Amino acid sequence: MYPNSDRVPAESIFEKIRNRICLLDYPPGTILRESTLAAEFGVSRTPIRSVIQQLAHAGLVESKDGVGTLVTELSFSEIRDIYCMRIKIAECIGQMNPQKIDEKTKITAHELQQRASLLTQQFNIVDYWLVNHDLHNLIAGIIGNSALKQIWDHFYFLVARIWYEFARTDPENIADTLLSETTEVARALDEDSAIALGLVKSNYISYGLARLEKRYLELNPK
Amino acid sequence: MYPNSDRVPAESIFEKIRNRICLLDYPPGTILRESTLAAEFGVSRTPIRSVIQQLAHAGLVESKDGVGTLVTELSFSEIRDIYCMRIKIAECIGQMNPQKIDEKTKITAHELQQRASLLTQQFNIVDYWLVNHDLHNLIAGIIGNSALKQIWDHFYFLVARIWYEFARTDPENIADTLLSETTEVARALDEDSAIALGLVKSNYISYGLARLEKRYLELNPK
DNA sequence: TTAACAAAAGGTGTATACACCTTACCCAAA
DNA sequence: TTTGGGTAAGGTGTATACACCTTTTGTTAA
Repeated sequence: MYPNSDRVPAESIFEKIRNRICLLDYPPGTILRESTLAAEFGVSRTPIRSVIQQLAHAGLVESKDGVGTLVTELSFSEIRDIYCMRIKIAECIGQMNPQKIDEKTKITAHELQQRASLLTQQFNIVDYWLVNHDLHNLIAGIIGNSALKQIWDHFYFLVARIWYEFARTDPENIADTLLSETTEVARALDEDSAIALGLVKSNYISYGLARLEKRYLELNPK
Repeated sequence: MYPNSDRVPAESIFEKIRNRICLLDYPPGTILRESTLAAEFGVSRTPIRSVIQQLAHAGLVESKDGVGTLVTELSFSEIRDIYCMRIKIAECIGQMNPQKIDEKTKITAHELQQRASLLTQQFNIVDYWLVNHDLHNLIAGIIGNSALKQIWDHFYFLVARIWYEFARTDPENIADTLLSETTEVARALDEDSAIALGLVKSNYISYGLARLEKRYLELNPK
């Protein structure tokens, strides 16, 4: 905030903690302590509280007076709700005044495809996260509707950590799916079709939901 | 937050200030001062800053260091983006696992219809707001998908103030439209059709967008 | 007369002390 | 032994003093 000082910007702290939650360094149920975080980042509790409020608004944590700040645990019901919305929202990407698809975007998409290909040969959870994240940003860059972009980001970060949990149990399957997805995304972009891009995304989100439902039923047999 | 004390709850302050923004007591461009608000509500700047952060997340204000907190001014482009999304989102209401429509809801809908009818005879801007607000809450209560409900609320409060501006220039037209809308909402509910409800809302949001576009072109002739 | 710079006023951002709440532990009584 | 209450420890919520930034205004030099 003050570029002439040595302070760690609040925004940077926000992203770091958000990444930790998404990467399950702070798994659901973890209690975050303002004083601890303040000490770690070399600031007072005040900016940390500000960051925690942002995280709370993003639905990633929940503060309880006298207790602490808990990393939220999404119920399957909530996850399904979010996924249903994401499926719908993804369809909107191509319909809502998308940005022009430039050459640089296409090149990036093919790079992502290659990176995904490497992951199928040797899986690495951090790289998996990075590819997923870059893919998200790539698509977010195509979105022309500012309101759509906002909720696209919002829901992405809200459920991003679920993949992580999944990646640990079934890495090969996850890597293969990511390769397919990046391949189809690259194809849609090569065809200059934002409509196709949205449908591809919608499609793969629904695959994700199906997989989550399957696993949920396995873990919670009636 | 502390029920045993006399403090004004932060949530209450948030809603009060949000209402002032929606009701144009704080028109776009207004500069809010933390100290002033703190004095008014009898609290320190700290909880006020918390409320302002919430408002900033809601897209209603924007803080600038060394200057103040400005009430945001939505560009027509942003408004159009939000309306396009709301049209799509409204369609989802009936599709996404809606709540069962109970008798109480139907009764409330008919009460809203009557209140809207009174407004066509004698327009009153505050009552207009209240009917609109209650209508919004009524519909939000039908929504079964938690994620959908969140963004439904979010976008509603983000653009609610636009109606206010409109109501001042063309009250009769606005009141007639509200009566039509409440009538059709009541009908959809009587038929126990959440699908119809969503389509009615979607329809009236698109009317709203058309009206906004018309006025924008009048004010900004090319 | 005008332009540029400096200083002061008043804002938000941050650090810190304190108030209140929750939890856990300990001790006493049944 | 068990159960109840009281107390202490440690958390978040709040109040307040201070640091830094922006804006405005006044003064000085060209």
